[in-house]
Parts: sequence; structure tokens; C-alpha cells
Amino acid sequence: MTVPNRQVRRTRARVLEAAHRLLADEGPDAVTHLRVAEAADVARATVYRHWPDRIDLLVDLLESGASPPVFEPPPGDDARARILAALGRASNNFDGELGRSLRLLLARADWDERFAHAKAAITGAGRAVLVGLLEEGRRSGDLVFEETPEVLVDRLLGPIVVRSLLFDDPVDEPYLESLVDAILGT
Amino acid sequence: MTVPNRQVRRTRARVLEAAHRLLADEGPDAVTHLRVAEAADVARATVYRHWPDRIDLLVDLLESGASPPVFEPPPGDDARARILAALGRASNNFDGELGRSLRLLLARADWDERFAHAKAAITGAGRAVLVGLLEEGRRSGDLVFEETPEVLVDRLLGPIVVRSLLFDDPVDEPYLESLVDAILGT
DNA sequence: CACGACATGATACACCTTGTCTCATGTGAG
DNA sequence: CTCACATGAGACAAGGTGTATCATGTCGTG
Repeated sequence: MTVPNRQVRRTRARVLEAAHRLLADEGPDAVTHLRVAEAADVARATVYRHWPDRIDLLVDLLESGASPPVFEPPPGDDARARILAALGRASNNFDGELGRSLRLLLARADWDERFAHAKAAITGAGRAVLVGLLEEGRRSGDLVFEETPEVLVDRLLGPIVVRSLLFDDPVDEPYLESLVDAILGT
Repeated sequence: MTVPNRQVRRTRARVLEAAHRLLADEGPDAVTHLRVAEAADVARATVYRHWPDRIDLLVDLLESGASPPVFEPPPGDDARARILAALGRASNNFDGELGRSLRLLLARADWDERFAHAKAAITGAGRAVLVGLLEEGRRSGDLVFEETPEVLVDRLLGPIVVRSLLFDDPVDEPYLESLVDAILGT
């Protein structure tokens, strides 16, 4: 991995930013070499040099946009509060632009290996964070449960996902609290 | 609504079937007027006559394929068994081709009104079936719960959705049983 | 600073897809 | 059988794709 030039970094950043706007405004079909180049005020050939395949550009876009803050391990004292904060962060990310990226990732992963990798990385990371919080709570004695942590993650994350990604209903703080209490028995 | 010709019906069926294969094999980007026409052995102009917009064809495809059996109200005696059967049917449908259609619908709904309608119709129907089963169980005395039925549907359906659509982990009968017992307290 | 390596802009090219049109031919309902 | 209408076949302009070339611009290094 050679570290890219300043010029290269600047160009990539400009292109990605333009592509990001295009994706957000007009959807994945609008992210073509031509339109991205025009929006970024960059030669079309330049876009081809960096991303010979349109799909690579889309994957880059989704990975850079959807990855970092989705399930960041939150600070806090007891396990319940930390889990609550993690779920709140997740639900905040699910609606809005990040939710759209996630849905796009889910759909494209069915037909394209590159999207599948990105999907696995992101969902895997999120799952790992929650599993970690649960195990930490069990070790510290804050939580007592019989099921595997993975099963509990399903039960905690699932309702939020269904509600925001499928039903387009809001998820607020009371909803999360009653969910956590019901699942974790706190 | 005029009832279409025999010729028209035949053509539409052939085109839809070819488009279906294309979607399943190569994904949504492959469903273009040209490729569908070639696969269906039909003139390209004919496809344009029936579906002037490529998106209409995709929506048609997803609605016809994804709608009917997703959450069919199952027969059975007690509420727990019926809900279990409904969830089992749903989880069977989530992986495989129907799951892909659902994910595609979710993603495209963010940028296209027509997909959004189809998504709302399908998810709404599914939710209604489960809510109905819960209310029926409450009336018959099989089930006792304090939350709204919608909240319980989130908790029942959510884990299954997350597990099959996000994590790509299998959902088997014991998983469903322990889920139902945990959520409904049976 | 000056040089050299390399990224970019500009342009050209052949090829493919799209959307629309026209007209001859085929098909089915009455 | 006949006529309305659906389809097939092909033409067409417009525009997107992918690749190549070369002059120009930008940066890192000596």
C-alpha cells in the first residue's frame, strides 16, 4: 500500500464528495463516471483512472460513509446504559442518509461480491460491538442471561431495524428503554 | 380497467418471465428493455409499449413476485402455533429469491416513489397479518400482553429479519420457538 | 531551485444503449 | 371473414461507455 499523493488525495476526495451528493440526491443510478466527473469538475478520464468500474466507486462511497459511526462503543457506567446508548446511536443512523446507504448495501450485496464484502464488514462490526457489550455486562455481573449473546443481539437490534428500515416508524427513547428492559429483564 | 387481449397477456407474461430470470441471475442493472426483449425473444419496441419506463417493469416484477405468500395467515389452533407458523413462513421467504426482492425493494424505495408504494403495501400487509394474529390471540385468551400489538410484531419479526437479511445466519425452528416464548411469555 | 516522475485535462474514437418513430405483418375478437 | 390492434423489424438521433493519446500541471526529491 503506497501512500497516495497529495494531488491524488485531493482528487479522490473531490470525486467522492460529488458522488456522495449524487447518490443522496438521485440514487445509485445517477452515480456514473460522466455525471460524477461533471459534478466534481474533473476530467472523465480521471474518474476512470481511479475507479475503472462504476461499482468500485459505489462501494467506496458506501464503505466510507456507512462504516464509522454506526455502532461506536459508547462510554457509560452500567451495561444497560451502554447498550441503550449503542442502540440509540444505531437507530439514529438507520434513518437518514446512513439508513439509505445500508439498504443499498443490503440489496447490492445479493448480486455483487464487492458489496457483499462491505456488508459483511459493517454488519459484522456492529454485531461484534453489541456482543462485546453484552459479554462485558455478564462478566461485571450487571447482566444475567442464558442465551448466547448473538441471540440477544438479534432481539435487541431486530425490532429497531424492522421498525426503521421496513415500517418507517420512529424509534424513540422510551421505545428503546422498554425494549431493553423486556429483552434483558432489567 | 380494460381486460387485456390474449396476445397482450401472452406477451406480458413472456416478458415478465424473462425479466424475472434476468433479475435473479444478474441483478437489477441487467433488467433493461434491450436485454429483456432479447431474453423474451420479443421486439424491443414491444417492451417499451408495455413499460415505457424501466422502473415500471422492475416494480411490476417485484410486486408480482414478492407479494403473495410472504405472510399468509396460516391455519392452526392456538395463537402460539399460528404465530409460529407465520414467522416460519416469513423466515423461509426471507432467504432465497424473495429475500433479494425484498432487499431490492427496500433500497429502491429510498429514491423512487413507485418502489416506495410497493414496499409500503408489502410490509404493511405483513405487519397487519401478525397484528391480527396477536389481537385474535388476546381476544381468545391464549395470549396476555400489555404492549401494543405493533410493538410485539417488532420484537417477533425483528430478530428474524436482522438474522436473515443482515447477518445471513440461519433461522431454524428451535430459534423461532425460543423467540416466541421469550417475547410472548408462553 | 530545478529536475523528473506522475497525475490531470482535453480530446478523439468506436461501440453500445436509449427512447422514439414508421410501416409492414401477424393475431384474435366479434 | 374482417377489421382493429398488437407485434416485428428497422431507422434514427442523442448520449453514455471504455480506451487511448498527448500536452499541461503538480508534487516530491536531490
